[in-house]
Amino acid sequence: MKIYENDSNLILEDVSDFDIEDILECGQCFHFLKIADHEYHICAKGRFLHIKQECGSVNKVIFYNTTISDYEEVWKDYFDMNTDYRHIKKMILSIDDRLETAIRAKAGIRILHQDFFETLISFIISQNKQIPHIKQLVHTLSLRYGTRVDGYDEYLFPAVDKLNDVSVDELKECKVGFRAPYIRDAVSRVYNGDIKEDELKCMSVQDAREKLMTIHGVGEKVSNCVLLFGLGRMDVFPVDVWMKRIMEFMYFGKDTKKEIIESFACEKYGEYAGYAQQYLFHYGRENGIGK
DNA sequence: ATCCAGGAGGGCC
DNA sequence: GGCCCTCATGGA
Repeated sequence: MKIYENDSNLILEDVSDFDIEDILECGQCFHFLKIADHEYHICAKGRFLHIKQECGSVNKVIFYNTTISDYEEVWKDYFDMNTDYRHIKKMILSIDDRLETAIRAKAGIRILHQDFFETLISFIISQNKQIPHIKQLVHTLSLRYGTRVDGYDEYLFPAVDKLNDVSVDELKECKVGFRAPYIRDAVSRVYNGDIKEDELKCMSVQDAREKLMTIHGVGEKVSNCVLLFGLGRMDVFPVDVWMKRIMEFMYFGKDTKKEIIESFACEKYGEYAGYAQQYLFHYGRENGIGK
């Protein structure tokens, strides 16, 4: 991979296992806007990024108004560029080569290392909602309580202390519905230090999950998404309605409890469970498996 | 119109 | 522990 600055932009060339559309549209994040094919505005980690990919003979990714040090400090980790996805794919296929179709179809997926707090709130919102609605609500919260991006009509996700000033009634005005008290509890617990990102990162996965589930409105599935997308725990396997259908189709052939599916997948895929889950989720959803 | 969505809480047994 | 109902909102 080549990396260089050009006219205040940052360019990556010969990027392997990277497709900005696969990465953003696979359901792991909700705070982005599609400008054109393979061109997006992303709000993440308290920053804004205008990014474009040109999939010609050279796989070229343009980070607009970005320096190498911005990349090293923020985006390199965000896009999980320290992980060798060729190796990840090889290991998953050695466990079950039936994932080859899914991996080939979505070869450019990467698991984003997202901001913990935004991930927590976003996946509390996600319950019993479709992805476009989740994006809409994250946008509403950001528009009302977040910081405007200089020069763009985009708003960063609000910081903890900002959301801590927002009441349940005000949250309901944002149309989050019955999730308003859930969000309120999550914000309070993070704000008062009862829920600490650093502490969760030092805990075992089981302990961290139990701690997260003490938040009102955070159950098995939401906590697993927070662990995977917001805390970098790749050995978890969130099971939602889609993954349930996909896994039943692939492995069980009958109605099976989510807990059974989750423990089965974690044992089968081990440290690669989170990656396997994302390939399967994106591929299965686009192909309507089980519907 | 009726059903369902990247679920979880609460009541009941 | 398991089962069933409910929760607010919007799109198909």
